[in-house]
Amino acid sequence: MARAIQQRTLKTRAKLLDAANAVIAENGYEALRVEEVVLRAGVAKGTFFAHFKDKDALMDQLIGAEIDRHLDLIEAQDVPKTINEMAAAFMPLVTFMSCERYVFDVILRHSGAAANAEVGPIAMTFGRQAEVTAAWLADMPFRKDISPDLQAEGVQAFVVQAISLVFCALHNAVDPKERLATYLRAWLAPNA
Amino acid sequence: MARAIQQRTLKTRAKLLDAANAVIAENGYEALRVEEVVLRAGVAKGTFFAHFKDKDALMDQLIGAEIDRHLDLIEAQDVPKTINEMAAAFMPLVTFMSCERYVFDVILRHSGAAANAEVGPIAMTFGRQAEVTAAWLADMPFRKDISPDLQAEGVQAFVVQAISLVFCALHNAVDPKERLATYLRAWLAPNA
Amino acid sequence: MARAIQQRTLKTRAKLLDAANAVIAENGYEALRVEEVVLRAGVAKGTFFAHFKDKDALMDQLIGAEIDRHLDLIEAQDVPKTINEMAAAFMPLVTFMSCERYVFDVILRHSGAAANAEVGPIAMTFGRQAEVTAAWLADMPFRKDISPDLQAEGVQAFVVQAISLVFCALHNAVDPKERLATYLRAWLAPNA
Amino acid sequence: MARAIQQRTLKTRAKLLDAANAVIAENGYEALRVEEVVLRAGVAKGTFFAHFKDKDALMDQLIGAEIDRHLDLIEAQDVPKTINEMAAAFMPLVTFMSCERYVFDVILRHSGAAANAEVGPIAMTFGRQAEVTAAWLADMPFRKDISPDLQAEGVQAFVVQAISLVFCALHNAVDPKERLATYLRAWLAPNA
DNA sequence: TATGAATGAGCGTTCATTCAT
DNA sequence: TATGAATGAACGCTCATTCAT
Repeated sequence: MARAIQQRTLKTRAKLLDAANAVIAENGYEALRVEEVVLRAGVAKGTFFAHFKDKDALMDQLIGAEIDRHLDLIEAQDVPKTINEMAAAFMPLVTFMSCERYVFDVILRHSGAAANAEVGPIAMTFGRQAEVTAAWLADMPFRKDISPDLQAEGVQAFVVQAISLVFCALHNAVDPKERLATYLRAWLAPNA
Repeated sequence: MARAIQQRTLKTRAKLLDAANAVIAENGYEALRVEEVVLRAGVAKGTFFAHFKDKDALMDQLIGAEIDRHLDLIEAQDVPKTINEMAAAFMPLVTFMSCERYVFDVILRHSGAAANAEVGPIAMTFGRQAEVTAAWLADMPFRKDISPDLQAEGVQAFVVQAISLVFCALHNAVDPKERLATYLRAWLAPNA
Repeated sequence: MARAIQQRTLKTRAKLLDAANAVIAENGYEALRVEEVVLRAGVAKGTFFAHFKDKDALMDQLIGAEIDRHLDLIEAQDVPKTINEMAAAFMPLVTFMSCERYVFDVILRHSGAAANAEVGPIAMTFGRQAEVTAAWLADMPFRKDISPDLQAEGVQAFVVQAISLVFCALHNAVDPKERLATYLRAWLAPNA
Repeated sequence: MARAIQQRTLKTRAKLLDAANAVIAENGYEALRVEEVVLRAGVAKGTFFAHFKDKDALMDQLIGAEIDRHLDLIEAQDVPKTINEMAAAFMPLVTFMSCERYVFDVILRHSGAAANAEVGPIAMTFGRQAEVTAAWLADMPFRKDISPDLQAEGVQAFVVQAISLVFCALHNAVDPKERLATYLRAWLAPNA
C-alpha cells in the first residue's frame, strides 16, 4: 500500500519536473512560471507546493540535476592528464553555470545552505565536484605540498571566478576557458 | 542659481543616504524598503528614483562606500610582511562582506558591471582592492612566476571563496581567517 | 495639489465601488470576485488593496451603503403611527438584509467591531438605525416605562430575530413581516 | 460482527472528538484545523469525513454538546423566581456563547437548520432552551398577554442581543449580565 | 526636482474536501 | 471503513517602479 502511494507521488513529481524542463527548454530558466508548470503538468497549484517548498526549491532540484548530469559526464571521461585537459573537462559545466545570469545567481544562492538539514541538490553538487576534482588530483603529478582536497577547493574558487568574469563587463572579452586554464596553471603548477 | 539647485539636490541625496543608513543600522541591508527610506527622509517615493536609478543603485552606493571605508583602513596600515598578516589585514573586509547573505549577493552581482560606462561603486572597489593587493605583492618576496596582477586576481578569488564558506552549512565550522590564510599560503607561497 | 490628488483617489475608489456594484447587480454579493472587480474597474489589483484592507472591507462599504440607503428612505417617510406601520417601514431593510445568507453573515460579522477605531460602515448603520427608531419612539404613544433608547435596542433585537427566522428551516414558513409585527406589538405595546 | 464494527466506528469517532477537544483546549475553536485533529487522533484525513459531513458538522457537535452541558446545569438549578435570577441563570451559557466571535457565528449559523430533517445539535439546543424558558415562564407570575412560547422567543432574541453587545466596540463597556437583566425586565415585566 | 497614487505580474497560501486505492 | 495525495479557486500580498501633475 505504501509503495503504491509512493508511486503516485513519484509520478506526480515526475510530471512536474518534466513540465518544468519542457518550459525551460523553450524559454530558459528565468522565464519559468509556476503557473505554466502546473498547467503543463496537469496538476493543481496546491500540488506544486506540496512537492516543492517554493519555486526556488524547484530550481534547486532542476539546476542541481543538470549539474549532476555534467558531473556524470565528467566522471565518465578519462582522467585529464594536463591542466589544459582539466580546464577543458570543466568547460561544459562552466558553460551551463553561466548560461543565464539567473542560473548563476540561483547556484550561488544555494551553494551554501543555512543549516545542515537544508543542504539541497546544488549544495550537494559542490561537494561532489570537490570530490571528483580531488580524486583526479590525487592521481596527478601536480602539487604535492598541499592536499588534493585543498587543491580541489582552489579549483572551485577559480571555476567560480571564471564564471563571474563571464558576467563582468571589464573582462567578458576574455575566453573563459583560457582564463580558467591560466588560473589552474598558476594554482596547480606553480613555478612550472 | 545652478549652485542653489545643486545644494538642494545634494541635501536631499544626503537625507536619503542618512535615512537608508539608519534603516540598515536597525534592521540590516536585506530588510531595507524604499518605502521606509523615503518615509524617514521625509521625501516622496518618486524623489528617491530621481536620485537613484533603482534600489540596487542605492545598495551599490552604500555597500561600496562601506567597502571603501575598509580599504581606507587597509591602506592606512603598514604593508603586511607575511601572508598571515595579509589575511589578517583583509579580515575586517571579509567580515563585512559576509555580514549578510544578501550583502554578499549584492557584492557578487555588482563585482562585474554591465558595461564599462556603468562601473559602479562596488565594481570600483574590486578594482581598487586588486590594485592595493598587487602593489603589496610587487613589494613582497613571493611568487615571481606570475604577475602581481594575476596573483591579486587569485587573492580575490580566495577571498570570495572564504566568504562563501561562511554561508556554507557543510563548512561553517571553519574559521574564515584561518581558511583564508591557508588559501593565500597555498596560492602565494607554493612549495614553501 | 493635495486636493487634485485626493480627487484622483476618490475617482479610483468610485471606479472600484461602481464596478463592484455592477458585479453584484449581475451575480449577487457572494459571487463577487476581487479579480473581476479590478478587471471591470480597469485598475490594478494592488490598487484594490490600497483602497480596501481586504474583500471584507469592500463588502462592509457596499452593504453598509445599501443599509444607509434604506435608512434614508425610512427617514424620508412619515413617522409610523402604528406598530404595523413601523414593522412595514422596516420591511425593505429586512428584505435586503435577508436577500442572501452571505449578506446576513457579513452584516452579523460587522455589526460589532473589535475596537472603536475599527467601527465600520455596517456597525455605524446599527447605531443609526437605533437612533432613527429611538426618535420615532420618542414621539409615539407606546411604552413610557422604559427609555426610547432601550425600546430601540429591543426593536433591533427583534429585527435580527425576524431575519434569522428567514434562514431557519423550522420557521421559514412564517411571514417575516407578520412575525416582526408580532414581536414589536409584544415589545412596544404589552398588555395592549 | 455488526456490533464489532460499530464499536470500532464509535472508537474512531471518540478519538476524533477527543482530539478536537484537545486542540480547542489549546488554541480555541477558530484555530481548529482538520489536519491537526486527524494528526492527534492518529487517523487519516479521509476518515474524518467518513465520520463528519464537514468541519462544520464537527463544530455543530462540539458546540452543541457544550451548550447542552450548560442547559443541564441550568435545569439542575432551582427555577428562578425573579428576572434577575433568570438572567443570572443564563449567564454561564451567555459567557460560553461569547467566548469567541467564531463560536457565536457558528451558533447563529446553526440556530436555524437548512431543513427539518437536518436539525443539528445546536439547533436542538435552541429548541431546548426555548422549552426550558417557556416552562419557567409558565410557572412565573409575569406577562399573561402573550404566550410563554412567544415570551421564550423574546428571551432568546435578547440573549443573542446581549451577546452581540459583547462583540460591539460601541457597547462593550456594558456588563452583559446587567444588560440582559434590563432587557428581560423590560420584556417580561413591562410597566413593573 | 518633487509628489504619491497607481501599477502589475506572479508568488505563496489556504485548507476543507474529494476520490482512487 | 480507512487512507492520504491531490484538488482548486481565490485571496492576499509584495514592493520596486512609473508617470501624470
